[in-house]
Amino acid sequence: MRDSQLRQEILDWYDRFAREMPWRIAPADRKAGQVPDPYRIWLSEVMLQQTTVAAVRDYFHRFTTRWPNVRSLAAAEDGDVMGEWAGLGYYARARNLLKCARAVVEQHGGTFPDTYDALLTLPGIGPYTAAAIASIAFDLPETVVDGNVERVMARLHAIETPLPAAKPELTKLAQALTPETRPGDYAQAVMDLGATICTPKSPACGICPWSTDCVARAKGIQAELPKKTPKNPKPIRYGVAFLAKRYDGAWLLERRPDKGLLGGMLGWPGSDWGDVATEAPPIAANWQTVPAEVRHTFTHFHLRLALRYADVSQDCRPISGNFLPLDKFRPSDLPTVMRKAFDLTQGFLQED
DNA sequence: AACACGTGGTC
DNA sequence: TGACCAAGTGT
Repeated sequence: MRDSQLRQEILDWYDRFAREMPWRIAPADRKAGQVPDPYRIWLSEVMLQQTTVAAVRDYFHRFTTRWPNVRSLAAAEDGDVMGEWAGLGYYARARNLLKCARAVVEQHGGTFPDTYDALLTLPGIGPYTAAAIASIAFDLPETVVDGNVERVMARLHAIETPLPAAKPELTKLAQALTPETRPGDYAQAVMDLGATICTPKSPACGICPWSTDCVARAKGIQAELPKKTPKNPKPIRYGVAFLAKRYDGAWLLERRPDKGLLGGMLGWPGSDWGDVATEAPPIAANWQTVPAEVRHTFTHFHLRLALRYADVSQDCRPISGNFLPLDKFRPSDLPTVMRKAFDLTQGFLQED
């Protein structure tokens, strides 16, 4: 049976080479009866959505130190969780993380549900994450299909249909290979293979446990798969941000609305971002132009953000935002684009 | 169904 | 150096 041979090959490879991760107990180190903590699996899987392992590590450690279980996270302040997530991106994940933690506490007694379908109903848990938690935390034979699995399946079977159209076919192929035994290790093994050997560019076929099974490699087209439909070019948008510092060191910041870009995060008041930047100061002051602009690229546009700075000596009410006292302001609570604005402004102030 | 949604690393 | 890419989800 070819499928069982494939499973054997990749699980052997995983048993020998699985890397230690903060959220993972590798098979070699797993003691009898030891089971994964669904909270840690869930948290790591949400952080890993569209995000590299290297970027996640420190965030995972900070989150689990500060909130060691789902009950403590559910009880956290929104702003604290958003601040701890700052810099990791895709901030809807953090908002849904809190919603999910609170749903687990309020609707499931503080215990994660242990079926794919029940997991899928929770905020921020889609088909991938539901399958990952079900297989890794609960040892259920569900099929994870992420970017790695898509790439590995496309090459193994030489599927030349471009993504995303090929997704249903690749999902079927992945399902056909999912084993009844050790489904969690198998899921992680395929993803690890994609992340470390069957990489997007110049895959390391020479050390791949599936090299002799791989149809794309036999055809010599492995590096060209999976094919993808080309993406649209990113437009350039322009904006102005206003950084005001009060006499006592407090900075004028605003909490962005929950929907849309950087939703729920702290940010500097400013104009909308569009084809042209409009001056829209949040408080009457003697605004200075910071002689540097933030350049930042989001998923679907480039941003050029002009910066204005003002000392605010009088205690007048801002039109938008609130002064955040110095002892409550951590620059690390800012999303990266806002952090860049802060750093450039600080540099400008220190030159004077 | 296509688009919105972040960021940092890589070549 | 700019485009591509990463363990996707919500709308």
